[in-house]
Amino acid sequence: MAAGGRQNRKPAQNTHAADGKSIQYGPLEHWIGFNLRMAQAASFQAFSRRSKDIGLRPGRFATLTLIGQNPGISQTALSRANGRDKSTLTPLIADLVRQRLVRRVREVNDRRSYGLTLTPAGEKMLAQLTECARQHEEELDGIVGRRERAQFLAALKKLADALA
Amino acid sequence: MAAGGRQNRKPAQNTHAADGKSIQYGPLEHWIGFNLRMAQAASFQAFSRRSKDIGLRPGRFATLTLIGQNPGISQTALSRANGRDKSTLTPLIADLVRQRLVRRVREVNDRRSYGLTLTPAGEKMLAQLTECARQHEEELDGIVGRRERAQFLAALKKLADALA
DNA sequence: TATTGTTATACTCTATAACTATA
DNA sequence: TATAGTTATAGAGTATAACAATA
Repeated sequence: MAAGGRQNRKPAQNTHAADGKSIQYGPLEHWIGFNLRMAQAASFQAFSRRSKDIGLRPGRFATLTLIGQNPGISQTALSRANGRDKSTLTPLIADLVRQRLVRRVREVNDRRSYGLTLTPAGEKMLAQLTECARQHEEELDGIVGRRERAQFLAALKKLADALA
Repeated sequence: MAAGGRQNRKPAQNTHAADGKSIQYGPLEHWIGFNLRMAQAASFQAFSRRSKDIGLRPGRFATLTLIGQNPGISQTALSRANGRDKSTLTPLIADLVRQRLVRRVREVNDRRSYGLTLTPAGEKMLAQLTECARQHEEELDGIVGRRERAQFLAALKKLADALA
């Protein structure tokens, strides 16, 4: 992992202040928005810990999956699928290509664009990360409760969808 | 809002690729971790849109709330409550002080630390942001469904707690 | 020695705008 | 003119390490 970093500690909902009084969260405590942020950060950190030996940042995982699932996808289509500007993809893809995980091929029909595919090494890396994610998901399932899982997932999807 | 920015578009779960084929998300689609990220990003963006006229970045909101709820809190205690390093608080607090929203007072008992409190302008700003957040929460409640709300919130808290 | 807060530095992620090469 | 991708530039957010003042 690079020098700077990603090792956030736990977001501590109820740490005691230095003076011994417990911290008051006020309305934050009861808000979906705030707790969504806390849960997301905690999940991301847990996944980072789990995947840190693989040698690819967790942020690359979604990109690799999307290329794997959509072979030949263009950078613009990929950036749309991610909800990011296309310019943010240039260095990211360059990095994946440099690591020989992704191949870029000029489209014959439209020579402005590139088709992206995984190399065998990319497939292998994706498989490793996917296994990691599967284990991570099992952990999350255990926390949320397998019976509540479907409803929880549905709520998350409704939020992402409706707030578009 | 500053130049760089925060205006992410919607994370588009099912945008069509340029070539007309729909994007495949593969296993991402069914994973809590991924959907947590999407929902959090969407919620954050929606709150940003709602609060952008107030003149304080949404990231300052939690800080302001924590100071308001814990008058006299030290920077170190605040950074722990936030789950961030204390060094990240220095420029943030400096900014809030410069805007006359927060007051810093040397502790008499321990002259290494400062006690943080809101100024009247800070209280007013916090009240505006809180009202904004209340409306935002109503929107989220409407999406999640008022009956499912408690269970959803409980699941988020369990995640943040358990992954500490 | 230990802790509070600051400074210096660096890295990630993201954006906008202007550019090129194609279409 | 319009689109795909690149480059230049910028800003927010975060971290670590070394430091000064104080305990």
